[in-house]
Amino acid sequence: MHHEEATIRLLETAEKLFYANGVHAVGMDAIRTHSGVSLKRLYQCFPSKESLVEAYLLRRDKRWRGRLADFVAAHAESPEDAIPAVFDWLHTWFCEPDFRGCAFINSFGELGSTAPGVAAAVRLHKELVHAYLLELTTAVAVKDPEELANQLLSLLDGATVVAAITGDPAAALPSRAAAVALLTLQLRPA
Amino acid sequence: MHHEEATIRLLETAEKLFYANGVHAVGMDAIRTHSGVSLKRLYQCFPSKESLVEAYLLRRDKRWRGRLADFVAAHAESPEDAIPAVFDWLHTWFCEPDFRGCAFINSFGELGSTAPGVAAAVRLHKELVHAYLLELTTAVAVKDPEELANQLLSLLDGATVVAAITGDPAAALPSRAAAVALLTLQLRPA
DNA sequence: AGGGTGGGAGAACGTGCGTTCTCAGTTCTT
DNA sequence: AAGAACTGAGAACGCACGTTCTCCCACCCT
Repeated sequence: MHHEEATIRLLETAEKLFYANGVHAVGMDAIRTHSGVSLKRLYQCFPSKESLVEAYLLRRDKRWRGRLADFVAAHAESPEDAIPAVFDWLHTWFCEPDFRGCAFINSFGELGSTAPGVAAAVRLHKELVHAYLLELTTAVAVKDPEELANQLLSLLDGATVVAAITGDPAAALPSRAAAVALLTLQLRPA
Repeated sequence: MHHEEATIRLLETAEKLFYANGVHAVGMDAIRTHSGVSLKRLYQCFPSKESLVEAYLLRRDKRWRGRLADFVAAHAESPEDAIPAVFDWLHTWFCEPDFRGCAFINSFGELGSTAPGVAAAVRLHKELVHAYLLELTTAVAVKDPEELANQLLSLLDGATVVAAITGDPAAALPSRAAAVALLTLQLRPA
């Protein structure tokens, strides 16, 4: 098995186990067992657990934002449609059987105060999501794209948290309605 | 030292340390050292760490909701004022130097998948906050108090998460504006 | 072909932590 | 006043986990 293939299998295993169970509930032995990569190779690819966690978060960030952007691009016919489409995608995400909330919020709560690299990865992810939302709000003629993007980010994170805790994917719906209301309010001020 | 005094000191110490550092970063020895309560008595009061964590969460829930409700009652002159007051209180909370996000969201990310009692305490807290917000939205003549309460809950949790991750208390402001906009929209539909 | 290099499996090590035990000292009871 | 029960301080135990080491096997180069 090559170094690169081992790295990929480790990252896939890490994402599955860390996301499903939390970081500190998953030992390096579990990563080894589920990935089929030996411990020696594991530590060649990632010199510590923390570095594996950081790599897992960076990879998940790319994939998560990619899935969101792809869905929105495929389902939104106009810039105005893009914003509700974000929350439609949230809803489909919440409905996935292994949904367990936002990996970044969970990791931040678990490790944010002890692992600076993890905290930085979480901040980076939220900044990139914010930048994406700002793209969407800038594409429509609203008065204050920055404020609307901030509001959408809060709605997005809030819906994710509520859905994770209650276990109810319908938590996306009120946030979607709120997003649409805030958007139309900025488009056609009362 | 009496049993009750020990319990109180343990809970105060647990709240301070668990909230600041996360649960699994704080050992029972740290609780003992900072509280001045012996390990023997500690285990008389709380038979396990998990029970201490649950008691900490239940106590924090009562205090947190109490502080919120007191602030709102003191600062809102009309039912319409209550909803923005919720977010004003959020802002003052975010500005506290030891603010580190929502204890319940953090604990859920850390322990939700392994400690059912913790997950239940978190769910209970969110239900009670939701019930409080529903009280507020029912007190004003809106079309759909339930949906507005759900939206406020998402905005509240979202703002808390964003403030914790970015470290910027100003995350409360866009959510406050969004809450006001959604409220007025339901009061005077366009 | 054969010695050396690298890899896999898993044992071993050190540490940290939850929990319990030991052992004096102290207080309460009669 | 004397014995019993309780208490605090901290050692001890068991376990889990991150990390490293050992051993043996397979492959590679000349």
